[in-house]
Amino acid sequence: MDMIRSDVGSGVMDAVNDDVTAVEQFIPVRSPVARLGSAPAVNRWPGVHAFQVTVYQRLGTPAGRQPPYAYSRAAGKLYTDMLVAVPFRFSYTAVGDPRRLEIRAQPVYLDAQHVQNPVRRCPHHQDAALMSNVQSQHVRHVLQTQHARFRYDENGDRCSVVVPLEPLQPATDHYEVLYEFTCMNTCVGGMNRRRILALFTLEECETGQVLGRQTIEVKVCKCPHRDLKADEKRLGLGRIGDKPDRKRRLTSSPPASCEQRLVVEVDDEEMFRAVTEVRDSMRRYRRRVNPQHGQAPPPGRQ
Amino acid sequence: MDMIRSDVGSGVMDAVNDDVTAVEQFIPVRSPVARLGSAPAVNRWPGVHAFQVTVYQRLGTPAGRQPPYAYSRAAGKLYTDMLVAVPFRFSYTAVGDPRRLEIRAQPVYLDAQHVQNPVRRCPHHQDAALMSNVQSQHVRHVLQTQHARFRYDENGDRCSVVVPLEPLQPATDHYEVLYEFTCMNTCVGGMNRRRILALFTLEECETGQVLGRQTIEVKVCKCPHRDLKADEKRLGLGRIGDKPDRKRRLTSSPPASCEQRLVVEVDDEEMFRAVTEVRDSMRRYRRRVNPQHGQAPPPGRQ
DNA sequence: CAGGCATGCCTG
DNA sequence: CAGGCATGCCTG
Ligand SMILES: [Zn+2]
Ligand SMILES: [Zn+2]
Repeated sequence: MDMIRSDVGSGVMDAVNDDVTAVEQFIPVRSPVARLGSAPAVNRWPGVHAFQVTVYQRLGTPAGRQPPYAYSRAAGKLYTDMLVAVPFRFSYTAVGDPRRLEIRAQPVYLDAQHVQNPVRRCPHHQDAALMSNVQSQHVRHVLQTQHARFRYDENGDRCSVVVPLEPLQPATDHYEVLYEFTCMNTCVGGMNRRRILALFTLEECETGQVLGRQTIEVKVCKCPHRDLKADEKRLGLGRIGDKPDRKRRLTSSPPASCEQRLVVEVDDEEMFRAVTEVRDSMRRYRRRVNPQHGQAPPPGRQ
Repeated sequence: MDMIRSDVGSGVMDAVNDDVTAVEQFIPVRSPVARLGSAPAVNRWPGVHAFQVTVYQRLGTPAGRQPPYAYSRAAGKLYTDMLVAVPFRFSYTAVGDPRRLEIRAQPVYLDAQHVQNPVRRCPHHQDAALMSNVQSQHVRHVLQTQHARFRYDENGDRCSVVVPLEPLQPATDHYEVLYEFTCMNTCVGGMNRRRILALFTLEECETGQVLGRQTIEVKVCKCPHRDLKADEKRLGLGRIGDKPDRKRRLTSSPPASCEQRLVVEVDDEEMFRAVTEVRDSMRRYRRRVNPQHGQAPPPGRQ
């Protein structure tokens, strides 16, 4: 018999903090790696080109069935199943030659204590993608695009994907790009139930200078419509800017209730969009910087 | 800009059947790998040495708190959290010099349609174990031991761990070995909610001949006591040896009730395996291409 | 697709 | 540790 002797046993062998990725687990707090993974700015900022983004909500599909994603305009939050092509629509003004600009998209953790960690794909879905003989180029990317032209970036572990701006199609006021998410928010060893933002930056190709920045919270889950409704319910008739009163955990943007509200009158759709965008942006920002206003730190429910 | 052109997009890129491991997913039905993963016998058989196994249930711990595992003798089912050292107790008679025998332990899928797949550790916990600088020897093993002497085997992907028999301690009638499980039954990309058995074989060191065989069903979960109670409740006042009769899903393996079923007669074990492989493969294929086909074997609750 | 369960994990 | 929620997924 060729046994191994051991007085220690293997008890301690892999006690792991399941709050985080196996990788994150072993990055010393102030190591160079941690520095690499510094947090990108996420404040919304239309900039001189009035850069905006929203999710296009397809009305009923042919078969009358709901699309596998749902968007809450009030909360600025997308709910989608994974591997679903979701149409994002960008708007911008006065860009001159659009070809000098591009849009970078990347997932970012929403909560302050995770925002400095790059959003990594979970080991299971990486494996699955690798096995499925497809190009292994994007395997590590949680946020991918189905756009015709694209470029995947991996700055350290901070993955992003870039698409070029194009001249708008005639008679359109937006530029549509399909993105899909390749992990669930719940993926163990990946996002691990942490909330994320999709961060979009309008950048100058040559210099990389950021000319505008927008975000949309994303929840990648199996029942987008259920979860959207659940969030709305949870938020009850929450007052504007009020904190969600979850008994457990969770954030989400409180939709406005209709009585006793301060309102801003707008003139048309476009204006409505712009205004709500700003409002929602502010709401989110507040929730982020003000602990009172929402979530607590680590994982938790979303 | 260094964009890539693609008319295809990445939509199909990693559509994956989440029913199974990424690895299992891409094993051609009749590949050598699939053959390697043939199913071990699991029928209980005390043999000439009256080989038996049970789980020792420690009474209340010092602090009066429950141990992180629970054992249902009636169901022959262990409920345990992962990474918990569970005391298994073996009994046997008339072995002569015990040093000529050893006990092999391995996890095996309980359900017929998975039994031929080796139980693999999930990618997340493999990663976690690798990162935690510990010996990488056991990283792939779901079933590990804390016994002083041990030997890890990887026959293809069929992992097992062997401990030598020893002379019984004076005044004892059992041989206690601590085992621990390093993945949850729910681990995605691993057991993936499939039920497992811990299979113990009493073997002759020299020849490898099996002299006895016992099994205990194991559920590795976060709330062993809750889940044990839930099973008992589900079973009503369950008969001995009965397994949980869930209203939802769970076992599958239709016991040979040959009434009104189309059956394919086969001649032997090997043929049985080959045929079920093909059938299951077809079921999976149909579910993939035809969402209607919700039914069929795979995971299920336990 | 709605209803509902199983189960990891968060809250007291 | 008990209570209970969130969420993937199974059943009609
Ligand atoms: Zn994933
Ligand atoms: Zn695992």
